[in-house]
Amino acid sequence: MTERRILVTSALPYANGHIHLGHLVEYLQTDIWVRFQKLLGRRCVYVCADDTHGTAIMIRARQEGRTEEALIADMQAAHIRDFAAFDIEFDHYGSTHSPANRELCAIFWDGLLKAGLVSEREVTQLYDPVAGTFLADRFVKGTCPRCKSKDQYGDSCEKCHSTYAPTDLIDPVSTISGATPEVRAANHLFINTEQMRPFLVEWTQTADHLYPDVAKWLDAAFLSEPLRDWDVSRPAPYFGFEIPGAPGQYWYVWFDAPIGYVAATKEWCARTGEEFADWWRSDKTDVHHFIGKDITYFHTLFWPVMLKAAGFNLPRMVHIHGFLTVNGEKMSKSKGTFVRAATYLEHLDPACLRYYYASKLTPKLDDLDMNLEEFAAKVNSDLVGKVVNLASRTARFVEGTGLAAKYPDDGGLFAHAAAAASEIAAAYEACDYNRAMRLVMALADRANKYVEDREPWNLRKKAESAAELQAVCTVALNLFRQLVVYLAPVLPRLARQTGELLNRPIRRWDEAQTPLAGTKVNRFERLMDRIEADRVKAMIESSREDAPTAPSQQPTTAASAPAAPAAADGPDALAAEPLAGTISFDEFAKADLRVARVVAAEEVPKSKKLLRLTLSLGGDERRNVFAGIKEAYTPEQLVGRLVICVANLAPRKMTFGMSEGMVVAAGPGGSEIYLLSPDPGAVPGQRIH
RNA sequence: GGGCCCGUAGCUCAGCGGUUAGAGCAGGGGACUCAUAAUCCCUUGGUCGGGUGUUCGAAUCACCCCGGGCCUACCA
Repeated sequence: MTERRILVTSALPYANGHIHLGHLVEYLQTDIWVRFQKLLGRRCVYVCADDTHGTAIMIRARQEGRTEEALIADMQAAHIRDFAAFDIEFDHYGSTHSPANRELCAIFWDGLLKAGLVSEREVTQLYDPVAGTFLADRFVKGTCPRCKSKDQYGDSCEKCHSTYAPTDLIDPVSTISGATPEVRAANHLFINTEQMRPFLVEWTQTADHLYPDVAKWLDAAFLSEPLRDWDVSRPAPYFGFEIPGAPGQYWYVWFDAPIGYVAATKEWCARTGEEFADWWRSDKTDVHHFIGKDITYFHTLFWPVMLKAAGFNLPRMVHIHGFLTVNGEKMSKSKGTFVRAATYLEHLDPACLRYYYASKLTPKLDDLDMNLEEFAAKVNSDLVGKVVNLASRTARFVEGTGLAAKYPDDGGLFAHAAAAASEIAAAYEACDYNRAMRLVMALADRANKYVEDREPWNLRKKAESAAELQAVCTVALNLFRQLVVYLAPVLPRLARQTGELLNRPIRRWDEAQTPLAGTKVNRFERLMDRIEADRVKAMIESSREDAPTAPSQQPTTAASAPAAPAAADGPDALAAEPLAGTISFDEFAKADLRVARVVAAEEVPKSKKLLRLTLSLGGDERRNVFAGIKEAYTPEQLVGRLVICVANLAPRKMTFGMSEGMVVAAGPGGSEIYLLSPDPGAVPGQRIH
């Protein structure tokens, strides 16, 4: 009988950014699971890679004046460094920009073609000649072809609820540049997922490949209606792989990214002499993906279709975790809670984060909250106060004598803890690390009580108690070692140090079943340090310094803002939203921007993003404007202040009423929105030139 | 507005149809002094978000409401 193989992946980090504490939830969750499997002696391989393609990488490389290859090589090196520092141990770490991935993309593509799932359609699309790009439906507006309502989006009319193609619009206008779009034909390649519906329904809904919540969500959100074709091509220029047989067309980054899992495996096989087919084309292999809930869609619909069509193993299980919040809120650059892995390492021990995350992780999609006070308290009390303390308070007493030759009577303590192994293992297996940690800590409590009751510190005072002292310490250190075996997936360094202390390396899970006796005990060295609150504070402070923007809650004036060195401004904002095409002065002058005062502001009750503003342009001129800034500003913050308003924008009917202009602001959206305002002296009604 | 998830002690969470609802930390009292002010014992603290049902029995199931998160739409 052939042993089962387990292949594990974490989602591929994008080569456009550094690893931060949010990423680490996933890589630590996965690494712990893999280490657990390996500790059990199972055949388990963990692969990952950098996700390197796409427009963002291309733009950024251009801005930095170097090749994409140079950019992604640097970023990959940084990622590998960060992962290694956190003891995240991949069997192989590749890149989607690799020969292996290109080759596998072609194999997948071939499979999709043969399955009849690919269609090439010459789509006529609106093209913005000024911005130099094709326009998605929502970036075009015009007059509804049915009911002739003005200012309707390219896909459907809000007035008569009819749907149509953007090319059907009368008098279309690009919402990006205001230019009149041209109709251009472009070749697009699509994957028809609707054809695979019976397979998808069966795969997502029947076997236990997914958490029930996820299966339910997919059913309600996508499978309840016809699945739309997935557009998997992008026209040049694009950083990626050109599609064979389709010159000028490149695979969309989300097409080649998951194939990176397979490519990384293939590279690992080449390196180790393994047979590739054993790992991706074998019913003896279980593939486990670990991902965040944001990319569920890709991994549970598109990816299974691709694998099925190309004849590769389908995932045995997709493990999905929630997001990280810090102190109950989304990570925030301005609050210093957006902490890079490298920044954490400057201040704190990676083992602390490994344990803390483990103590919070469950197999649910719930978000994980990192409460910074709790972080320090939990690590200090559990690891330092309970676990490490056991060795710290007894090892010194047996430095000279070593462990007793025969394991003494301990009243059943060791046997009790040994019996807990299966329950703890089941918790690890189910990704319920929270439960595993609680079980281990309960054992640690019993062990400390044992030491307390036997008072070794008194035994050492009397020569005739020497044997009993050695016996008590032998028990305590064995209980300690047992805990460390159970914690080894989470704390590999502690396991190694413990192996050195007791002269017996910890290599297997079942080492918790047999006590050590008669071994030498080395000089005790501090196994782990307490977390000082100051260190956590310092980490937050230096993360705050990395922040490129001021807090949105307290808009600062230019005068009071600290002078930021220009060199500290990163390229991310520009990369996220590339420069638009050149326009003439006349085109600019069409926009009538005015200074306006917010004279009233109120929340729009049924809307999550909108505030209703009344703007004064001076005199009696008033404008009613809906602005999508609710998450960044309260009405109270706005009333009385000056803003910049687009005064000649065509009025637009919205769900809640007519909007007669817009206020201008910077930022990516959500809570990161920064309204523009003039320097002191400007008055409402003045035009911006 | 539509969809999904969550709401249990001060904090972070377990329990998810059946005895007086639990843990860790924090708080209070005591013990000990080997240990990184660690450990051990005792202890305060909850109408399990609210309401209505189903049931012999509900934190646990159903429905409604309130609050939080995410996806989606409206962000001109």
